[in-house]
Amino acid sequence: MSSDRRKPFPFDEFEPRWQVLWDLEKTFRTPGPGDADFDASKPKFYVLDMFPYPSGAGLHVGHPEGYTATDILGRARRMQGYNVLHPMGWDAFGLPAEQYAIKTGQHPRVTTSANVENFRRQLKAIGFGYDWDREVNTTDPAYVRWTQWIFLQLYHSYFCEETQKARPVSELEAKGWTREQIDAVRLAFVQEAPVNWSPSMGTVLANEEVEEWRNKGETVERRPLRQWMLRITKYGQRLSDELDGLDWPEGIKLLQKNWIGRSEGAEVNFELDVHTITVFTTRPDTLFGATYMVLAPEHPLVPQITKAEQKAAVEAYQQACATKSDMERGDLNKDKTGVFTGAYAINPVNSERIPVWIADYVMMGYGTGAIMAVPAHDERDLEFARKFELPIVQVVQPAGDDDWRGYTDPGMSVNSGFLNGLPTAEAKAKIIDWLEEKGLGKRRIQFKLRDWLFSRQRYWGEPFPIVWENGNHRAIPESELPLLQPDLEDFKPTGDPRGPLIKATDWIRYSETAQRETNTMPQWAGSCWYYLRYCDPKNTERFISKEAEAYWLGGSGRPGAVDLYVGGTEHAVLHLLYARFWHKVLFDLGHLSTPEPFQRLVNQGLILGEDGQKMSKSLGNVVNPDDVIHNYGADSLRLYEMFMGPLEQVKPWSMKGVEGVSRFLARVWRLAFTETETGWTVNTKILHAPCTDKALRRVVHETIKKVTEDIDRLSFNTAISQMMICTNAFTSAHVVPLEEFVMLLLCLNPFAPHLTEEIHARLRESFPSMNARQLCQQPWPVCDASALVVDEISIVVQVNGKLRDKITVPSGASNADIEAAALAAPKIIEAIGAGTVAKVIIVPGKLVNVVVKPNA
RNA sequence: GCCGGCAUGGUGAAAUGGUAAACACAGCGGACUUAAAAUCCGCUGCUCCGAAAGGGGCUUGUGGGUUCGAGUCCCACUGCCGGUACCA
Repeated sequence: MSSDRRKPFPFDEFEPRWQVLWDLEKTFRTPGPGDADFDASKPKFYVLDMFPYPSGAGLHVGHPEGYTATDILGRARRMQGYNVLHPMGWDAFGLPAEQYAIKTGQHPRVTTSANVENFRRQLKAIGFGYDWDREVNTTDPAYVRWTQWIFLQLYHSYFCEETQKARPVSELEAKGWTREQIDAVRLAFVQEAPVNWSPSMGTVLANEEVEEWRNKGETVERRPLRQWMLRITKYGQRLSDELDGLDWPEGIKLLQKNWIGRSEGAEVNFELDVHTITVFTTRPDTLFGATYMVLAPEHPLVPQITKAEQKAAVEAYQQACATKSDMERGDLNKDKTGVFTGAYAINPVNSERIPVWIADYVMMGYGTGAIMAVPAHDERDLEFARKFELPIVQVVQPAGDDDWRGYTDPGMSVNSGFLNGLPTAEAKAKIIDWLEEKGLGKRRIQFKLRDWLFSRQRYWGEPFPIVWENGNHRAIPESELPLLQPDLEDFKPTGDPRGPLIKATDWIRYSETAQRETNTMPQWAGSCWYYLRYCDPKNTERFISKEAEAYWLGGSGRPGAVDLYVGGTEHAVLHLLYARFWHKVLFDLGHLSTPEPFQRLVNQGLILGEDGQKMSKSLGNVVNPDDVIHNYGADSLRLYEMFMGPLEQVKPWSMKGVEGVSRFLARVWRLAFTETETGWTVNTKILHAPCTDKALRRVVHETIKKVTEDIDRLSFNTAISQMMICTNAFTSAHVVPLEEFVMLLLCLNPFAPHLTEEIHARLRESFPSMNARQLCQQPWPVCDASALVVDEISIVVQVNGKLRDKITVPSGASNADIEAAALAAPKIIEAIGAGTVAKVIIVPGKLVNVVVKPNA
C-alpha cells in the first residue's frame, strides 16, 4: 500500500504511454485472409486463453498467470515470423450475472457491459498484445446469431450409426421418415426427463452444475420436466478415442475418459411372467452367479411386476427415494436399502428363479436401470446380499489364494456350466456369443456420459430459435436470426418451469397458432465456439469464412485447430468436452476441417494466497492486480507471475518475490540510464562498439539460446533466471556494448514489453543508427554458436561415483587425454590408493568416473 | 474406496541418468550515507575436525532395487493436494 514509495524506474509514466500507443497504432492487430496486409506465406500460430467470465469482482491474479504465459509465447512467435492469432473476449451470459442483476435490480446488460469495461481496462493495463479488433462478446447480437445458427445445425442433424458422423436430417426426410421418427434422432431434441430443478433459482441445471450451485447455498431437487437435450452420448466413442491424438496433460485426458466412462459388456434378458427385464453387465461371465436382480426404484416395470402383498412397501420405498436428493442418496452409501417386489425372474443360463428387488443403489440413468446381482463378485451386491440374506454363489476362482467372496478381478470360471475352466476374458466372449445365438442378449458398449441437458429457465441467455405449433417444435428461418430476448423490466424467476420469458406475451406470440420456445441456452453455448469466431469475428455471412477457417484452424495438418490453449483445470471436463462435441458436429457437417478444437492444452496452476491458502475474501488473502501494477508496474506483475515457478504448478503469492523481480527490472533500466538531477541520462557504460569481452558475449548468446528454448517449453521461470544471470554479467562488466544489450532487450521484450520498449526508444535518441521499429516488431535474436565456444572446460572427476577433483582441459581434448589428466590428478591418485582401476567412464565435456576395485 | 498429481535448503525453486541446491526471497557482514531507505560488494544446506587456511562426512518424504553413477528409472510404503464416487 506504500504508494508513495519512490519508483526504482518510472514505470508509472511510461507503461500507460506504451499501452496507449499499442492501442492507437494497433500494434498487435493480426491480419487474416481477406485483409490487404495479410501475408499468407507466414506460418500461423493460434494461441488461446480461456476467455473470462466478467464478474463484478474484476480480475484476480490467477487470470494474468495463463494470460501472461500465452502473451509471452505469442509475442515471441510474432518476432519469430509467425502470424500470431492471440485474441480475447468475454463469456458474458450466464447465471451469476443474472443472479447479481436480480439482487441489485439492474439489467444484466448494464452490469455485464460495466464489468466488461473494467476487465478490458485491467487487461490493457497489463500490456497484453491482444488483437482487440477481434474481441468477441457472447451476448453481442452479432455473436448470438451464430450461436443460434450452430444450434440449428444440431437441430437439423442426426447421428448416422453407419458412418459414426452427424448428417443432415433432410436425408431422412428424403427417405420418407415421419416427423416423429426424425424428432427422435435429432442431435438437439426434446425430452421429458427427470432433471435437476432448483426451486431457489427457478431453473434447471446440468448434472455437472448441481454441485457448484449447491455449494453456493442453492437448493436442487429431481423433477420430471420437458427439456432440450443435446445427443452428446452419440459422440462418446469418438470423444474418448480421439483424445489420443492431442497434446494434453495425461491426467486431463484420463479425467475426460473416465467422465465419458466407456465400458464394454452385454445386455442380458431375464424373463418373468409376461415381462422381460433387460440388464447391462460388464461381467456376463458371472451370469451363473446371479442370485437376484435389482431394479432402480423409478424403473417403469416396477408397478407392473410388483405383487399385491408387496405393493404398499414398494410404493413407500419409491416415495422415500423420490424425495431424497442426490446428496442424501450419496451420504447413505454405506447402508444399503431396498425392498422385494414379490416377483421372480428366470436366469437364462440355468433357469433358476431369482427374486427381483428394488434398491436405490441402482440408478435409472445408467445402463438399463436394472442389474443382475452377483454378490460373490461385486462388492455392492455382496453387501446387499448379506444385509438381506440372499444367496451367494461363487462363479470365479481367484488367481491367487484370495477369498472368492467379493473377488472382482479376473480369474477362472467355476460353477458355470459350459464356462467352467475358462479365464474371465474368454468366458465373457463365449457367453456373449451364446446369448446372441439364443437371442437372450447381445454385446453392448455403455457410456457413463449422459445426454447434455441444454435448456435453462432463465432470462440472460440465448433464446432457442424454435417455435411450437400444435404441440410440435420447428426451427425459425435463419433469416430471423439473431433472436434476442425481449427487453423485460422484470426478469426474476417466476417459479414457473417455463422460465421468466413467459412474461413477455408479445414476444412469445410468433403467429396466430405458433409460440416461441421460452427456455434459453446455458452459458456453455457461447463458450463452445468462441475460439472459432476469433478467426473471423466480423463476418456477417458465415460464422467463420472458409478462408479464415482453412488458414487459422486447418493449417497445421494436426487433428487440433488451436495450437495452444491455456486455462485452469476447472474446465477439464465440462467446457472442454462440450466444445469438442460441437466442433466434431461442425466438422462432420463440413464446416470445419479439423476433428478437434485444441491441439495442445496446458493447465496453469492455482495461485494461493501469501498464507498458502486458496485466495478468498473471507481469509482476506486476495491479491488485486491493480494494486501490484500501481506499486510495482505491469512488467513486474507479468514477470513475477512467470518467475514464481513452473506454469502448471500450484504456488503461493509473495509480495517479496514481486519486489525481487522489480529490482531485476530496475537493474536492467540502470544498465541503460543513470539518474541525475534532471532525470535519467544514458549510462556512460553503454558503448556503440563491437564487443571485445568474450565472456560477456558468451553469456549473451547463452541467454538467447536458453530463453528461446525455454519459451518453447513454456518454462518461463528458468528463462527469467537466465536473463538475470545475463543482466548481472552486464552489471559487473566495465562496458555494455550496445548491440549485445539490445539482444538482451529483445529476449526480455515478450516478458517485460513496456520497460524494454522504453529503454530501446530512449537509447535511440542517443544512438540514431538503431533499428527504428519497436522491439516487438523486430526479428527474434539468433544465437551465434561460435560465441558459445570456450577454450578450456572444467571436468569433474569421480572415483566410484564420488566427486574427488576437478580438472581443466582444452575444449578439444580427446577422451584419452582427459583420462590421462584425470588419473594424473593428485587427489585422484590418493583416492584410488591401493585399489585397481577397473574401468574409466568418460562423459564428454562433463565428467570422468574412475571405477576402482579394492585389492583383496 | 477408486483414479490422477506432488514431495529438494529458513522460503519460491533449478537440475537431457553425470558437480544437488542455478536464479531469486529472507538472513548475516561490508561499502556509500550525519542517519535511514535505495544501491553496490561478499557470505549463506546440515554436520564434524581445525586458531586459520583448509579438509572430511552427510543430504532431494521412508525402505529396497537397477546402474560405473539415481532428485531423476523400477518396486513397496508414508504424507499432502486435486478429481470422482453405489456407473453394474
